[in-house]
Amino acid sequence: MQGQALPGFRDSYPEELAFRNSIFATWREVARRYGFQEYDGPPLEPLELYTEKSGEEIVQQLYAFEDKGGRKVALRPEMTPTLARMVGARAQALKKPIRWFSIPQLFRYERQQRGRLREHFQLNMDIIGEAGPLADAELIAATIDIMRAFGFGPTDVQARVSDRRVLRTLLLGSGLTEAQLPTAFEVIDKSERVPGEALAEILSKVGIGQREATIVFEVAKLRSIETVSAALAKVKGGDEAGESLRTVIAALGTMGLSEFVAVDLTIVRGLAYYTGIVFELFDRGKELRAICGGGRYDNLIREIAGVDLPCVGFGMGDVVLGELLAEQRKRVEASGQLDAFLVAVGGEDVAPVLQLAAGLRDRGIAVEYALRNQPIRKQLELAAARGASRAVIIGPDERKAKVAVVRDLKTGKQRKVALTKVRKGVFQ
RNA sequence: GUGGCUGUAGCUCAAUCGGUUAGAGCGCUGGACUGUGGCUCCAGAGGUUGCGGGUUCGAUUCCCGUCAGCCACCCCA
Repeated sequence: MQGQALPGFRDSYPEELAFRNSIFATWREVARRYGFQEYDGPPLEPLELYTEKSGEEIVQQLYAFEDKGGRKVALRPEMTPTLARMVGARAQALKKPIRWFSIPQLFRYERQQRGRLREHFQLNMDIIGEAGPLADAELIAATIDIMRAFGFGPTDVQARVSDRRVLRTLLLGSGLTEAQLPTAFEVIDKSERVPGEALAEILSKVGIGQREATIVFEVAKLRSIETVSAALAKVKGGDEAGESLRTVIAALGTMGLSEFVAVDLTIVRGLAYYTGIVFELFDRGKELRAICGGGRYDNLIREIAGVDLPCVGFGMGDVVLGELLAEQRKRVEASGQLDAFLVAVGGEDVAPVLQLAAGLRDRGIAVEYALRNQPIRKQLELAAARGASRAVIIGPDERKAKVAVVRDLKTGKQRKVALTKVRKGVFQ
């Protein structure tokens, strides 16, 4: 075997591409329902676009190199900085709130494993220019509606919602210092996967004592808006900090999506630029990685483009989603697109078939025919394998009678149809 | 980037203790079937056993390296 795609990159055979396209089609359909407009940007960007604002996490795994002009460039690992630049450049002219979506191919240089390649496609939906929590709720609702459009219900997937402001306020209120916050975030993020002892050790290393550590673990266990609110009520500025989260949860409830939504403060998200609500969507079995993740990033556009615009957005990749769809056997069949397969009985029927094919194709009808002389049975076999809905058979008898035999390949029923009708694409 | 496990036909897998020409099912091609597909039967094509080296009379099998995949870290789109 020679010649393989690079590690973490995929060759997409027709069946797989049809599957991916069906995912894209659903994404676009739901985005349309929510009033979003599609945009795109370059797959290759200046390295600085990522090194400055996205945080170390992303920079470590950039696909970066120098181009022939000596410019330091990187394949885009995420779409948000590009979006921030584009919006920033026309910030004055665009009517707010801006609702844009894109389906970029993104790249990261990291060791691949299941659900995680070096390249993937990701739906990005962002609302820009609206600081109110209904924008956050709108996007969380969109992620849920996308999953519903794929046939998933509340027993299949769940959105877990948190707010960094809530986490901050609770932790600072419990006596942690600003400097200890990143470590506390890290521990909360890992609290479901890493044993408590190891976590306690991490905390003690940055000087977080027994009492504060206990509070950190308690915060990580909060799982409802009521318990979060109760905890917030005990600290300074707590009510105010929890307002967004309360509004988001209430709005999603009003939309009838409560079953899909849970408050979960262990959702932290790695990217440095998130400032408020953050959320992720998981399969209920938690077998796979997050299906989608996003949040509010109110400062990014100012930092990149110097324009003050609050934003909230999410990304949903095609890899984990695709695995979930395949696992649930909801894979869309790659059905043949052929309207008709033309069958020439003998060699002298080939010319009429070519003529008919050309005419039908001019009318936008998808047809195929055998490219060499073959027995009828072979031709019908090919027609069936192609998923053609019908075969149009032309032989000496048919030509004499100025008809064609139209055979329904699903039922096996066939009838004679006048050639004048068949030429117009009328098969019955 | 670190560690563990695994690599045999397009796919799923088999091959005794290290033994001769590496097999099967599915798929693909052709035939039985000369104007009617799906079923059945027959045949064929398809392999550097991931790659390179070592041990051995002999390696798919044992050893080393390397590459790739999976898993766990790291980290998370």
